[in-house]
Amino acid sequence: MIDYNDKVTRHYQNVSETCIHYLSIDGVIFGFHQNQLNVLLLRWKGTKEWLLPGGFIKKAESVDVAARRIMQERTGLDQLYLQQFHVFGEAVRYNQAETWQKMNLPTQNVNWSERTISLGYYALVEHSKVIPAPDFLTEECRWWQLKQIPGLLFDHNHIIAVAIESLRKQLGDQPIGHLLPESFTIPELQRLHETILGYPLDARNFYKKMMASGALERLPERRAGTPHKAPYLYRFDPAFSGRVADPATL
Amino acid sequence: MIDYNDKVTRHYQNVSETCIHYLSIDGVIFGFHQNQLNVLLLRWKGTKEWLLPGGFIKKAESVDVAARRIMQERTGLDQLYLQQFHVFGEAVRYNQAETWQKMNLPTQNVNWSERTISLGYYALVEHSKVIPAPDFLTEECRWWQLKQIPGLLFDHNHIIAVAIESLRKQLGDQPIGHLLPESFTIPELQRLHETILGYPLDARNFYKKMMASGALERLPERRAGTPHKAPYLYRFDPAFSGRVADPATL
DNA sequence: TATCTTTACGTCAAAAGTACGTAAAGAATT
DNA sequence: AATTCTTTACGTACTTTTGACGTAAAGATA
Repeated sequence: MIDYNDKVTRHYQNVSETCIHYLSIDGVIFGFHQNQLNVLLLRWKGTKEWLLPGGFIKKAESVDVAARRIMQERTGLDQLYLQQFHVFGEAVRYNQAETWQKMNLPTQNVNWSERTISLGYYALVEHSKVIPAPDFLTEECRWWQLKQIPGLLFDHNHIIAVAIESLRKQLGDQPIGHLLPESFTIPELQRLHETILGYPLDARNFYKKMMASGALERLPERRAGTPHKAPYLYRFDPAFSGRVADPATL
Repeated sequence: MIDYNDKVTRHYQNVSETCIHYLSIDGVIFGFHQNQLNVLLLRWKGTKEWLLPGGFIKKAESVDVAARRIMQERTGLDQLYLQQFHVFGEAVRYNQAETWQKMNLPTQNVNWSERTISLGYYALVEHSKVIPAPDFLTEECRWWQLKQIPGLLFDHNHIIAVAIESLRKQLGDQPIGHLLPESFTIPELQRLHETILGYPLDARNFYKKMMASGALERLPERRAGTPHKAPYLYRFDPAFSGRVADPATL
């Protein structure tokens, strides 16, 4: 444990030299699996405490690039849809003493700033393509169903809550295919929308609206192996960069 | 000039000790006057160069509090509507050498970080209530009509452009009375919306929609001294915290 | 007094949203 | 093999919202 603390201390010393102080990035990586929104979480080494993937911005690094780097490392994806959604800049965001204790960190060893301003990013990724990878300070990385997420370190539960709010808001503004595979069925897309919005939608109206949006392109194949009538596969029309109609009104 | 540079250097040294490095706040303070959007700008001492009000975050200060402090100092207002709208975090945001030169700053004297991440806030204020006040490093502070804003220092023209985009987006989500006096007429509110949106609206439909929103309360008085039929005065119903209908569809 | 502009409403048709109907496809059951 | 069940894919009809435009009253000006 002393050895580990030493490693942590050295790591933070390195970060302290190469990265910007007082500022961090926290990433809410959303996946969609079995009709549930999932978030990728990490377990802090030697503890049962979970937290969001995050990291620091190198002194000469673009903030967006840093966010992408951090998210890429945890997911193994080279392409991901990223959205900056909030700056968490309160002077006191969480109980530090309590947090260091939960993390098994001796307070005096943490050579880092007293408070941190966090830039909140969320990523929308294809669940099945992610290869969760813990980082230097964590020993487990896995998906958590949104509704089963435990009490997290720092203010990360709050950050997730704000991320979801932002995601809901953006559902109306942008095509939201990033959480699904390249090709998908309309009912699958409907489940995704329902899950994000938190209430059921009428299948007939959803279908109509998606068709009317002009954003979807029907593929010749149908989804095989379904228990009932095989649904057609669709994909977002790459040529379509406009907006998908607001699904909150479906 | 040497004395002035010395003062600047000392100021930056002080900031460097008390504030967070690499991070700044830039404020786009919007006012509405004579049917034009205005932005409050500062002129850098000893130059003809203009820039946005801005500042740094104290080490133990909430980011929102810092933004409010900075905006309050320039406007003399104790209450202002603030909205964080974007983080400008590119590694290279502007030509530094060129900028220092424009600002008459000897490069070697500027004891500050190599790059700055800027948190963009905009404020919506009542134009007539603002008492523009330059800060320590500037010698003039005044409103500029949006369309007449000159080339600014740093990437501040870009920041203003992004602020307006955000303002337009938010026009649909929130009652936007903050730029008008407490009481105003419907046509005055329409001019404001038209100015922000950049296109004319139909007065009949605008009236209908504003009434339908339920956000406005008609006062018993009418605006006196108008050249034609005296319009009623309204104010935003304080009890109404909901949304004003999307004026982009008017 | 007539005219002109502006306000404060109103009307109506088109578009969008919403509730619900139903035939065809495909599997499971009788 | 026929029936039943669920799901998809598309349709119909009603309601609400939007958007184009009409107009009388108020108040200044000609």
